[in-house]
Amino acid sequence: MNELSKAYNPQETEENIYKTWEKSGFFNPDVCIKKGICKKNAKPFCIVLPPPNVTGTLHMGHAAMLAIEDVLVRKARMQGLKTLWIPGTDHAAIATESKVEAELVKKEKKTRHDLGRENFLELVQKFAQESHDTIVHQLKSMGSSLDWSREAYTLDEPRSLATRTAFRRMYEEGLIYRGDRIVNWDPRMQTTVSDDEIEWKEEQAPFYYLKYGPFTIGTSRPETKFGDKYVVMHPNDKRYKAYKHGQRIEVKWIDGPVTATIIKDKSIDQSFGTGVMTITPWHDKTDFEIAQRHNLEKEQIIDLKGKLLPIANEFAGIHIVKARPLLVEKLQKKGLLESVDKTYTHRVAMNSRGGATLEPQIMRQWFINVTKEFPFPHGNVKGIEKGQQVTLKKLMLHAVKTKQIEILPKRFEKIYYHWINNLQDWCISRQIWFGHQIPVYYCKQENSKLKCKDPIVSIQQITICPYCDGPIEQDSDTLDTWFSSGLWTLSTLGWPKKTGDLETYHPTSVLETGYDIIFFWVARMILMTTYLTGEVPFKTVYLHGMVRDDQGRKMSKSLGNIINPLDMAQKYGADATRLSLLIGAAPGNDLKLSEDRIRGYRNFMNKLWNITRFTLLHTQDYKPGVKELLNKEDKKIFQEFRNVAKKTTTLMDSLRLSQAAELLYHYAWHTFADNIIEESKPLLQGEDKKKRHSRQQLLTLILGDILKLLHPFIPFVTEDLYTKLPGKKKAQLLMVEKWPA
RNA sequence: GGGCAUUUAGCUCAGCUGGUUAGAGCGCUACAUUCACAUUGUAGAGGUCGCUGGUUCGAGUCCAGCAAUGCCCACCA
Repeated sequence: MNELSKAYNPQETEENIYKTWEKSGFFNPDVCIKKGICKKNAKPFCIVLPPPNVTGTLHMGHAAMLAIEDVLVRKARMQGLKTLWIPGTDHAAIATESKVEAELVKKEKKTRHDLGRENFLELVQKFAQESHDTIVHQLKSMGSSLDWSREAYTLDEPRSLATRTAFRRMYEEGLIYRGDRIVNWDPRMQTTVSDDEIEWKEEQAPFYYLKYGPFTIGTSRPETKFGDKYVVMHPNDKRYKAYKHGQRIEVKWIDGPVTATIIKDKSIDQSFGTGVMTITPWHDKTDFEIAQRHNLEKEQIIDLKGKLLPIANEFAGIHIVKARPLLVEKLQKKGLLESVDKTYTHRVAMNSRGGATLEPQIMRQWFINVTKEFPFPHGNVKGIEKGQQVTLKKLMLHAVKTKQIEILPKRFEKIYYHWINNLQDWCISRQIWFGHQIPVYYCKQENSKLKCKDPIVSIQQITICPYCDGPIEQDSDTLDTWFSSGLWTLSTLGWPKKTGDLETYHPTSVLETGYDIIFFWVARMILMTTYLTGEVPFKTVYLHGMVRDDQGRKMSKSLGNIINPLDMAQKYGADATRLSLLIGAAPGNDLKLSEDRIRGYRNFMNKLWNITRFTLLHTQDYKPGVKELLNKEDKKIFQEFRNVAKKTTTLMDSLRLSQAAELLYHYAWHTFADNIIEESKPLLQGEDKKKRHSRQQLLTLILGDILKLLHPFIPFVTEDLYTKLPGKKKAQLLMVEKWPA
């Protein structure tokens, strides 16, 4: 027998075990088929890894995700399914670019514009590569059984092809359009930011009541009011019954008299302030919508750097923050300031990446239209016929309502519906450099008779105009990172090419990710995939919670409460770290993690180690392979264990991984070790040979199966111990042993 | 302003479709230790299952209301 040291030492073995797994090739289902691990026509099981951003390193949330997915994948593999788990990383456009630029500013006092597009991108790519290498190392350290031969990156060529193809299809269907719309503009990073990337910050700001002709209007942003010439109130407001919609009145305003037009609109809250407001359509979303409804003029007041334009006269060129008090002073002098409410609080929109205050601007951007009707091009969807009029919104709702996709926990389905019902067109263009450049070209010739007066969308890179051979210019914007990650299940399997992988593994089995990106990512994947293929991207969505510190706070650098998964794996082993993230974690619920917990599970690894050690010590004269040595009493004990094994499988099948792990933990320690082994001691040392052999077989059988059942949760220690059991050959890897229940 | 979730032992949480004396892990207390394991074992203390009312033969479990906490959504100028 192999000599086992007294205590389990994960540092000595984990790295080598991972290498052995990798070398075996069994992470790749094709190899499994070739070597007879699973049948060629076995049922497929596929998960695509939510690609970590190449912005740095993995955190505990990633580790939780990896643990859960690896459990599902390893169990499926042992059950003989054709099992595939695809690794990959995400270029994370804005996040990565802003991180690199921030470093550039800090180190060299230069912005990306100082370097130029090409040089800057080179820098970003270098950073992304380094970050990628770190991440791959970390993924392996956690024991993730990913098929590295299929690794993908959202910005590599196959994924770029998918991105451009998707863009062109949607453009041709009229689902992607370019329009002048109000967007969230980040004056610092000089780019648009999607609604979902906004972080709202509560702020106390003076609220000014200004005299506007016969009305009093309230505003917290007087500096935007220079051009205001529409005054809006609710059509039912009795106080302003005397004024008619469209009526013009002369009012004294900031720089002299203006002609104001009365507008009646139902979006006005009669109980807020005075129930009257003037509007600034260029710099406010609500105002923009009112202006759209009534076809009003819009005028830009603030430039893209946050400075006032010439309309502000003596304030032109001054930044809005500085201009505000100066303007208030002027208003006061002119007698237009009635009062100030200093207790007023409102919410300010900030960019969640970078933290600058966002200023709405009207800009030409690319959008995906989610409410436009189009004939559905696929015939393979339950409940929607080919050619039937649908919208992207409808498709997204349909997939979940018809239970083609099941979301766990269920309460997120409601949240998902609510989000979709309020969904507006998705702005997909970004004015940054790192990302998929929009595959649209503009012909510089001014031949308006040819087709090239319109934007040219091309999947292939083109250098001259295909219609007139004239010079062209590619749209300088890049796509929102979620556009390409929305294609992830498809693009990782080879779409738009008709690959065998796509045929076999799509739709994927489970999508496992954090509930915080259900809108960013899960919804977008459903949108993209159902539109492009008529298939759902996955059948089950498993949403895990956030990993927090032991007080329930978010882990963050500034709080200094970060527990790093790699440190923990180094200190207590990857297995212990994994188990600490699996037990006590229900889908959708946050998990409080402390080092103590991990230490506790490390003790369990040691227990298993010593259970095996004991069994080996007492089975030296036992010859495995002889059937039916079990006596009546031992058969009963074995039967009880079989029930535990079955229950474990049932729990895992219904994705109650925490309960399954807990059950095994409890059985191994408090039933097998505390009772069965303790009771075995006299039998193993006793004179009765038959009883001894029966016990030896019982212990070997149960321990072998415990290791199998625990393997998905704690793959390293179980793999290590399994080959040491009586009758096991070294080459026989536990990771592809048959699931025992 | 809407919505969702949580509230069970000192701490972290199980308890699925209502059914015998409410469970686990950690922590705590006492004892044990040439035994596979001190990263251990044995024994033990500790809970009016947030509050109020209801349905039921029976409720931690279902219903209503309330409270606290957390989260999400929303264009209060």
